[in-house]
Amino acid sequence: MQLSSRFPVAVQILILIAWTPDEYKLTSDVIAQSVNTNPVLIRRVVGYLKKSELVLVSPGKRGIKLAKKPGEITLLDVYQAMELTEQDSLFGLHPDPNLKCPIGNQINKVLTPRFDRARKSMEESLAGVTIEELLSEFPPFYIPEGFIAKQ
Amino acid sequence: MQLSSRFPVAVQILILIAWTPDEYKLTSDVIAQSVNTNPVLIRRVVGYLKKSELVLVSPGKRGIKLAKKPGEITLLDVYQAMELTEQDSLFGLHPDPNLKCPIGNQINKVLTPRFDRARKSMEESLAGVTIEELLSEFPPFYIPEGFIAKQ
DNA sequence: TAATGTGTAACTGTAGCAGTTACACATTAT
DNA sequence: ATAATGTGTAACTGCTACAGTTACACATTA
Repeated sequence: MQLSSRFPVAVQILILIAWTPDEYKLTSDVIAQSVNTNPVLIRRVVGYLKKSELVLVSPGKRGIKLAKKPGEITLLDVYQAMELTEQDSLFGLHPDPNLKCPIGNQINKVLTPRFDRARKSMEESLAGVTIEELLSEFPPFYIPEGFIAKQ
Repeated sequence: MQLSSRFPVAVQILILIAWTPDEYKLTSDVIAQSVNTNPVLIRRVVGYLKKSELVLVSPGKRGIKLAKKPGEITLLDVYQAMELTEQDSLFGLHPDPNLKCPIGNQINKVLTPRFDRARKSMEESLAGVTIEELLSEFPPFYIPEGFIAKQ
């Protein structure tokens, strides 16, 4: 099983915003072209990012901006902004083991701290990477095929 | 989104086998009662464990045994035995970004090593926990309600 | 007031999983 | 031998999450 592709899409969106000079205004249509998907899907992901206060965007107004500096946004921020459904779990637990069995009775209590540690290890790794760092691996801004609309 | 519950079920199965003395023979029916699910589901999970050479089981023969000592089986072994579908990925990548976009063009190449590092952090954490360690948190073996069939 | 863009609801199609039934096959007890 | 028991699988149902899409309300701007 694999985590949703919303996470990488969200990262790409943030990089795209950080990469594009302020005088250009990114719309969900333009971003959708870069991600190669639907503008509505972009708006959904941007909606999550907005809820986590990572981007600035408002209805009717063209242009999506970062709410923080690229160096202040980590992959963990983005990850957590996306994972609204899984409440801090990553690994599932078996919902209802047989409590009459000595093993089933305690299994979740025993597994939870181990699973939490594993999840935290992953999160710490993600927290060590910023959008700024990722951005540095891309070329400077230029307009490729005109799919960045100037305002 | 949440990873499959096969992982915690597999761990519970292994603990159950390690916990039960050798003179008792565990069947998928008995295990299913502990996990509170269906024997077929147990056999499916056991099938994955068998493929990864963590358990010994053969058609017609009653009894499921560990293929290694409890101290030699880590949560990572179990995790990897379950995650057959996600080939080493954990996080998905966007399948086809727009290659004409300077960002979409390199996004997967830039993200992959970061995602891999995060996954490895998690895996190293899982690798530090053995079935033996988990077993030590449970009481010694006893027959609770007769759902362990003596042979 | 028309054009443009955001924000959402609703729907379709797809994929993976839990759970179940059914049955082939191997082993063991009688 | 043969019946009983258990493993190994295929096939099916129902559920859930997601990507993708259409449609439309609403805000902003020219």
